[in-house]
Amino acid sequence: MRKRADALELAVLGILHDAPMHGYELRKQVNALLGWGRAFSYGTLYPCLKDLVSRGCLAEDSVDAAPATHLGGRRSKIVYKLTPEGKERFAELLAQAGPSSWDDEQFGVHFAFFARADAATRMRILEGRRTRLQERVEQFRTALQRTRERLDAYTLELQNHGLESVEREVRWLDALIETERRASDGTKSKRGSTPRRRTGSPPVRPEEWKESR
Amino acid sequence: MRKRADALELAVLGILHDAPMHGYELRKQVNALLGWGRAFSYGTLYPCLKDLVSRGCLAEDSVDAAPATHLGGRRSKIVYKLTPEGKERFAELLAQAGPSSWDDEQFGVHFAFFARADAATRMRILEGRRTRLQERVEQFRTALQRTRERLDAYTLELQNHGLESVEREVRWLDALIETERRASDGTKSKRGSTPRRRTGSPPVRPEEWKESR
DNA sequence: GTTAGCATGTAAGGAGTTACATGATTTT
DNA sequence: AAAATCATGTAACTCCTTACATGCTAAC
Repeated sequence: MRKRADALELAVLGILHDAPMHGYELRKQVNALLGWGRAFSYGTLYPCLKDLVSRGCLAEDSVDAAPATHLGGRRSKIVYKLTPEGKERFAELLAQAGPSSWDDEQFGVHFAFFARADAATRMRILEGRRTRLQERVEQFRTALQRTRERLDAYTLELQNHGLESVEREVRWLDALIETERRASDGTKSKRGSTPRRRTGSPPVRPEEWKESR
Repeated sequence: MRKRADALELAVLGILHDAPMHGYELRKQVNALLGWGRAFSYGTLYPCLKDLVSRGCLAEDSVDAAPATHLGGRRSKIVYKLTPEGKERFAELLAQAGPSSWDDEQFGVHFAFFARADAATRMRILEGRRTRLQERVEQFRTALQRTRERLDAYTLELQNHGLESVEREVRWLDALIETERRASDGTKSKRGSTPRRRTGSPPVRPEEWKESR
């Protein structure tokens, strides 16, 4: 329940962790973060914001440029900032590694804020996600095994492509898990545990893994 | 509008093209076909079936094992089969290559029934999809360009992975488009232009289709 | 004989988008 | 001064899932 809503809440809390912001800007940030997935509309975001305020997770800072123009609505920006309760809620949502966090969207948001989670949580989420995807691989495989003969070239191609995509995802997770493991080996009492950067990668790739947490 | 509903309709019509079937079985087939995406529930499927019947696209064949047990409901299997109108509707839905068919789900269903579409339609859908994905690549790139410095290692990794996934998808489409082009070159006046059936495929992947652009 | 899976349906409710209403500020 | 974009909000509506209601049939 509330899968998508939880994802939004976590995203909002996480983005506000860095800097106070108003709704309009927040929406863009959230949708950039979740870019690959679906975008949230104002009809979802604003009520969510109000709700978080009512629960004490956010505080509103009314920045009204013009100090109340005669009658009624003096609308202006409302800047939201995180309260201590909000930080707690964020940590709580981030650390929960239940079945729901293996889903595509939930995993995405969790991963985006990994730098603020502890090593144990990161590992739990990564491994849960891996298991989930492996199940998907298995399903694909058995489905293909059974129907291979009856499928035309296009359908077969589609299924194969789907299978390969998921397999690739699993390998990506394996690499991440490996990196995490290595990092935590390296830290006897040190805390950071920043994953080591992978080698060769031509495009966009950044030069160094910037410090996490 | 009706994105998901159209996808379901097309899938139902397409599957029923092969063989008559009842709802329960149909649902499994549809969800296997759309496997990678989300599953449809009965609450969606049965009303959709009724609707298709009311529009004359499907005909019901009541196969009642026991011929009416005393009072009220003699429930049994209802086998749905395609009517000529249904076939028309299917062809219509399949051939429409509007912006909606570039979406993930719509594209998936269209592609699954490519064998029954003509070469021109296939090309239109493939190219539209490619364009759509290329846009997504561009968005990812500019977003990364602007925010690269401010992102922590995990967020960066996520964005990069997302970008790479979409790029891979584009390359896949390029390969398909190339194959289509080659196939239609080969057919002077021949009609079908069905891509050559792939031969023995040990690890499921065919050798001939590898070529990329 | 009881559990599990087959099979069809519907009512209630949730989640989220669209479209609208409103107005400020910036750009052209 | 018009157009675009920033900015906040809400009501209506759509779509879909969940959960339930009902009963058959196969397996254990």
